[in-house]
Amino acid sequence: MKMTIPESTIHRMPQYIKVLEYLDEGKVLFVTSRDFETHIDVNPSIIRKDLSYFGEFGVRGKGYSVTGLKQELEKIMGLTGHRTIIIGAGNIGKALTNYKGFDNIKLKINAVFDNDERKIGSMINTIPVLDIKTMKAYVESENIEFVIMAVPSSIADLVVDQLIDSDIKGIINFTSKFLSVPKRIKVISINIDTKIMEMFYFLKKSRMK
Amino acid sequence: MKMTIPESTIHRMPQYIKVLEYLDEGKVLFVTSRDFETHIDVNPSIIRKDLSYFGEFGVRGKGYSVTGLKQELEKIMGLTGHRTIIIGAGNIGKALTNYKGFDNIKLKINAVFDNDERKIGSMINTIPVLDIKTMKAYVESENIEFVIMAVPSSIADLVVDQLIDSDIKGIINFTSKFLSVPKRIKVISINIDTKIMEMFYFLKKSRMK
DNA sequence: TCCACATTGTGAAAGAATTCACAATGTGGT
DNA sequence: ACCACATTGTGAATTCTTTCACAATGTGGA
Ligand SMILES: NC(=O)c1ccc[n+]([C@@H]2O[C@H](COP(=O)([O-])OP(=O)(O)OC[C@H]3O[C@@H](n4cnc5c(N)ncnc54)[C@H](O)[C@@H]3O)[C@@H](O)[C@H]2O)c1
Ligand SMILES: NC(=O)c1ccc[n+]([C@@H]2O[C@H](COP(=O)([O-])OP(=O)(O)OC[C@H]3O[C@@H](n4cnc5c(N)ncnc54)[C@H](O)[C@@H]3O)[C@@H](O)[C@H]2O)c1
Repeated sequence: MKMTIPESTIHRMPQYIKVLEYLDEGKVLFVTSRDFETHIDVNPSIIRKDLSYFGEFGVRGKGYSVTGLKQELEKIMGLTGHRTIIIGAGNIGKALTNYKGFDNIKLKINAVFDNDERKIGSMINTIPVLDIKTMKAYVESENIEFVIMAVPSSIADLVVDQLIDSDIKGIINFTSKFLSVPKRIKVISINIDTKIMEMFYFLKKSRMK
Repeated sequence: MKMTIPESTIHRMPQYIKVLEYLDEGKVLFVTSRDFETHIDVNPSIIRKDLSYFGEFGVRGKGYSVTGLKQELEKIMGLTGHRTIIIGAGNIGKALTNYKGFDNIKLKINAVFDNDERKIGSMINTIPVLDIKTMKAYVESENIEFVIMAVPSSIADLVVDQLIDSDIKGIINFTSKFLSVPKRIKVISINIDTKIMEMFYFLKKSRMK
């Protein structure tokens, strides 16, 4: 049990949590690795292998306790209540700020930052839009560990420079730029455009046959 | 050159296109596989291997023509002008509908569908919000190949049933549900929540050391 | 025209992830 | 208390992906 944990395992863990949440809502008490196949596109032995990196959570002959495993996985993934800020009060920034579902992953959006005079000082729901100039100080005083970046892609590097200067640990990146950052900062990119291009490729292939 | 193309290659192809667009804007004429390392997190030989699945596009000793390669890759990925509809005129649906950048990937959003009486009949920018009841007919008459689904996760299966009934080929899925569809339909999921949970894990790890 | 050089394209090697297959073990019915 | 059964946890086998390393080849300067 002293192996390094594969990247792909980390990608799947949150999906397992989602499935367990869903089953829990449906009052399901036990789940087997085979049952997961209905809810997620992975083979049962991959689930068992993934879990084995972290411990033994199952009961042989029976499966896994839904609430028990959910709690374990939440602990493993560090789902302990996080706060963040959003940079860019545009289309995506507003959509995220208005989103109610972040409660489920215990995420609180503290503030949104922008450089547009017309937006600064306003509120999105109950969340204030603040001046980007005050971001560094805010991040430090409020101990923000990671940010969500939703500014135009052309501005990405500019914002990243400011973030490198602060002691942020992570960036969720909605821009289509590759961010060059020191390795103490973890970048996770959500790239809608490239996902849609993948779809184009599959459409083309399906037309061909 | 008759091998099957790895999934991971398909994930990277759109990223190469993005880099080439960026270089092209900067009037760069030639690019080597090594140059890509500045803009994307992959090793040069992977780029060469990826491209080799589709043909030979480089000039030995020189590199790749930026505009030439861009055009080739756009052709390979089927970037030929697509139309789509968005299902759900909520936070994400509106953000996508308002997004100008889809021009770059030659994507046109034809219409948005919703079941909320207050939204049906209105416009988002120049794009009409139509009644979900008319979706199937619309998809067929307008020959829509894929849809973008941005309804509440609890409604996902309901909408999927209607889509299976139509002759849609693909779904870009923003809900957190795993969609069970016949294999003629390609599902590509963009799961913001699970990406953020991955970030939590890395934050936890970085706190530990 | 020739040659030193740079970089591609690609088999072969190395490394990583998935799947198999089964011993280990708890379950639940009798 | 026992046993037939189900399912876990995990080494070993397999498959998939990345990286290496170099022959092939076009470039550009002398
Ligand atoms: N909206 C989408 O559906 C969508 C789809 C794919 C990709 N994206 C990407 O997401 C990012 C955001 O897209 P969007 O549509 O929300 O953009 P947007 O233009 O609607 O919003 C950008 C916001 O950033 C603010 N901003 C600009 N410069 C700033 C600065 N220096 N400091 C702080 N704030 C600044 C602007 O005032 C604006 O409020 C872009 O990189 C885009 O490519 C968006
Ligand atoms: N907004 C975000 O930042 C965000 C983040 C992560 C995940 N998501 C996911 O994206 C999806 C959409 O989120 P959102 O925030 O845009 O939701 P939302 O509630 O703002 O919008 C959903 C829209 O769907 C419409 N709708 C409801 N039932 C419908 C039906 N039967 N047919 C047609 N339309 C129907 C609603 O009227 C509403 O306009 C959800 O699954 C959510 O979990 C959103």
